[in-house]
Amino acid sequence: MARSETPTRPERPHARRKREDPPTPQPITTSRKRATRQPAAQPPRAHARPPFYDFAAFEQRWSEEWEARGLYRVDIDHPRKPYYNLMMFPYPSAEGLHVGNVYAFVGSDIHGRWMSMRGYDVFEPMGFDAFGIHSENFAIQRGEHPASLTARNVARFRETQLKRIGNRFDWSHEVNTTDPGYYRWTQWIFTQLFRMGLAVRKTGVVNWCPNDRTVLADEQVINGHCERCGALVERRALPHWALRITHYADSLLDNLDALDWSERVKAAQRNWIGRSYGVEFSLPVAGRVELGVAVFTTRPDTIFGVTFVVLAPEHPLVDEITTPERRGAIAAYRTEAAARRVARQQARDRDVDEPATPPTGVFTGAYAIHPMTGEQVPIWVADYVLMEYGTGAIMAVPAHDERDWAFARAMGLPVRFVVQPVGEISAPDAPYTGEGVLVTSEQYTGQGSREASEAICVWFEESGTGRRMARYHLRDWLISRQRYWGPPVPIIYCPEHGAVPVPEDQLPVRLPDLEDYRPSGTGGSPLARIESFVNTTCPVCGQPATRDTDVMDNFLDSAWYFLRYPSSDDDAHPWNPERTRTWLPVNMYIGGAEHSVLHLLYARFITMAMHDAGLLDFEEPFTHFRAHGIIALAGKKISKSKGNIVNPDDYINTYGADTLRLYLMFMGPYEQGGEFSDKGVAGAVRFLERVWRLGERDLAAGAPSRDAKRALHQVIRKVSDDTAGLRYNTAIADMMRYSGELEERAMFTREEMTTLLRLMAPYAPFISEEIWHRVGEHGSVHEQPWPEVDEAALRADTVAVVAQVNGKTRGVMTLPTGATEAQAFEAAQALEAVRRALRGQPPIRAIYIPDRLINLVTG
RNA sequence: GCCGGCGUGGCGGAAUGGUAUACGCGGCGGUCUCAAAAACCGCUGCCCUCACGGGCUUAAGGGUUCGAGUCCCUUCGCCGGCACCA
Repeated sequence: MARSETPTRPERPHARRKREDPPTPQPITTSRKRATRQPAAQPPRAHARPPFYDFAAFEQRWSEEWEARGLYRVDIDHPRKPYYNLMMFPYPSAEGLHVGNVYAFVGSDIHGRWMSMRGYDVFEPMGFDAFGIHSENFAIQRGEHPASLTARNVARFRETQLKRIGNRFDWSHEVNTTDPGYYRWTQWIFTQLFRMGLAVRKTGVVNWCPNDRTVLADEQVINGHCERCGALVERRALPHWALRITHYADSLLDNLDALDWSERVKAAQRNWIGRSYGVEFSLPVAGRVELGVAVFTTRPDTIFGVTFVVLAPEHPLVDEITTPERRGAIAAYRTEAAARRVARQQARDRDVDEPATPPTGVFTGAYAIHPMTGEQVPIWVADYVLMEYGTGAIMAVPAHDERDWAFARAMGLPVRFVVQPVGEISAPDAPYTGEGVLVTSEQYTGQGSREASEAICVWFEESGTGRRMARYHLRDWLISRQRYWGPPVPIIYCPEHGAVPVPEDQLPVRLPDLEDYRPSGTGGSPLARIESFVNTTCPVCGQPATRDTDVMDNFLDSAWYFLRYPSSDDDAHPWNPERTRTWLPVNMYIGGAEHSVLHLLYARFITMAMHDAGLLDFEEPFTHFRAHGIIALAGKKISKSKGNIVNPDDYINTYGADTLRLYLMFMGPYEQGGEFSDKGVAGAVRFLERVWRLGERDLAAGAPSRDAKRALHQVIRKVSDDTAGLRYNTAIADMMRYSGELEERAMFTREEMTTLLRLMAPYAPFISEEIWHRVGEHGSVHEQPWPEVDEAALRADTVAVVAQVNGKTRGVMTLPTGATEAQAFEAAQALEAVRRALRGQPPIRAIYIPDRLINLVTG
């Protein structure tokens, strides 16, 4: 949302996990890539001629008329058939809405308009994700306060851009995350999470962005870089608040199966949550039985192949077990490993393929006792084991793991094969990482990998020395930000009562109006400098206390905004229970795939937590989600840093909003995106002009002819199906084709004209309405029912049947509908081309698909 | 390496296992014009042929089928997600 790349964030079109895009060219950027200075934007490149009709006049007129009539305002309390059509609200940047936003919003609006014509009360709200570091940094650069800057950007977005693109927004439910009436509830949600034990105070190593001078969540670090500015993230120990999203790891993963979401987004979430099942157990340290090395493995079947144990360099046990004579070597290695970690990250930044460096490590001098064999195996320290994953230590099985193999080879450690591939001899000079049959594994010898894994897990459980468990890639969501432009963390620290949430009746904790709101860079936030803010009293005992001085991650703002829209005017609840029952969960959510593991994951988490708090009666906020595609220009993603921004205003001014809508949707499949070429705009102009001219012709009264009616219902069928499936490009293609067909006729009826206008209404709302009235119709075209397909009208007397010989098409015949095989056979053989292809050979077989084709096979 | 998706004219892209290249852009030719633009009409995958006609073509190779862009296998390439994940 705020952070969105394609749809809402100009500087990084998509690919949130890819560092390729240089950071926004802000002066304070310390980024690793040259901030390619580009001309701000390319001039409007008007290759096509503007339409001949006066779009500016009627687009303005209809906007006003619709607003005056409240055409898009739903009856929020008493809808007959509620349908919540949601799109990702934008972050109001200084650059303005860009064409990627318009692409996202128009595609979603077509869906909403279509559902509305099908009789639903469609709620299509819009709002602004206006808190965040981006606004704050821009404000710093301009020397202006973020509040005034944000207010101006919001006004520009709403009045000069969003209101002109032709969407059926219900502005009476606008939300703005910087409004105290909104962030009051963001803070309230935090206090609920605190009471549930889902918001916890931690001190530990965190991701620190030196450029933005704040900590970041795991999801906001892309290959070691700040998701926002691209600076290399450092590791620092800082106290912070974390939301325990990991508590919901299983639900977040398992619920995905039942959600109707774009597959690529579900796949990304599965990868990110990254669950793996295994067993965790402890290996006692020889001679120090009070100590144990906890390890996690997904392959218990390889346990008899353990020949050594490895600890991560930062592992706390290292100091305890290292023998005195090994201490020097270990200390040196730890220093070296830390340096290598940084160097490796920098190599990745330069997109240099890391040379396959030989593994490194040092022996601790200590030994661990194998829990099943009692054998002693050496304990090493090596940096191929990561402190961040699992227990920070591993049981090494060089025979059956690539990395352990490489390490054993380099260090001269023994290798013991205990799993054999079925039906073949394993190569003795390479690890075998697949499953197979166990050998030299005591009582498990002869069992298959699966069976043995299960039995070994049971052994651990029964002996009380280990337990089955799942490990996840997902980490808790760190939400403290040492910045200014966000909702303050609603916590008060009392010497006696510790961290106390601010009581509900004292919310919001208002963000004070600061003159100097720049981040300090010391790990403290700007709010810490304001004594009147910091000093307060404990809500429990009334004694002097201090406030938390951080603000919350602005992804928390957007993690619940969809709950607020229907209740935006309710001051007593974050979401009105009655309205929430009526409108939620969201029926259709359309947005960018770059939010797969950011906004979309956070929103699911908050919804689950509020469900567990008894505050919502559903677990999943979005039953249907569709990821739209990306717009490219000359083969490159549209991105501010590439200097190829396309400004939608220019196109709306020159060609009208309908033309831009049509063109954008015609570029390619909506879920795939496409190539923006403003030469292509001419096609949209010509199409709309053609329909305009059709509207100026004399319309015949009465019903269309049978053939005309069939053609009409064919286009209804095609446009209906394609609109339903978000295949807007092919729906438009068929309307273009049909309008050309009408144009060639000497005469067509009112029914045909008005039906075409109804089909076009979701796509080109202004011109459809204008022509609707010009041909003398009443009411709004947008209040008309969507045309129904008349199946009977689709049936024809004759049909084109293809004649093939041995699978090759040799001709086309016109046959009566439902012709028999004998008729088709005879007709096919009468064709000159068929006779030639048969070369006098009689067909030995015929495949007949009625009304489709006949294939004569000579054998 | 694992996971998700994709590969079709000069370009964006169409095709429930059944006439591949719809629709649009661009290009070429024509009409109109003193001329140009716009508009309108026609042609436009590749090869052979004056023509009639024929052959080939959906990244490459194989398979299933009467028939494959579509289904299956192998390989290559592109986009996206994850990644010393134990």
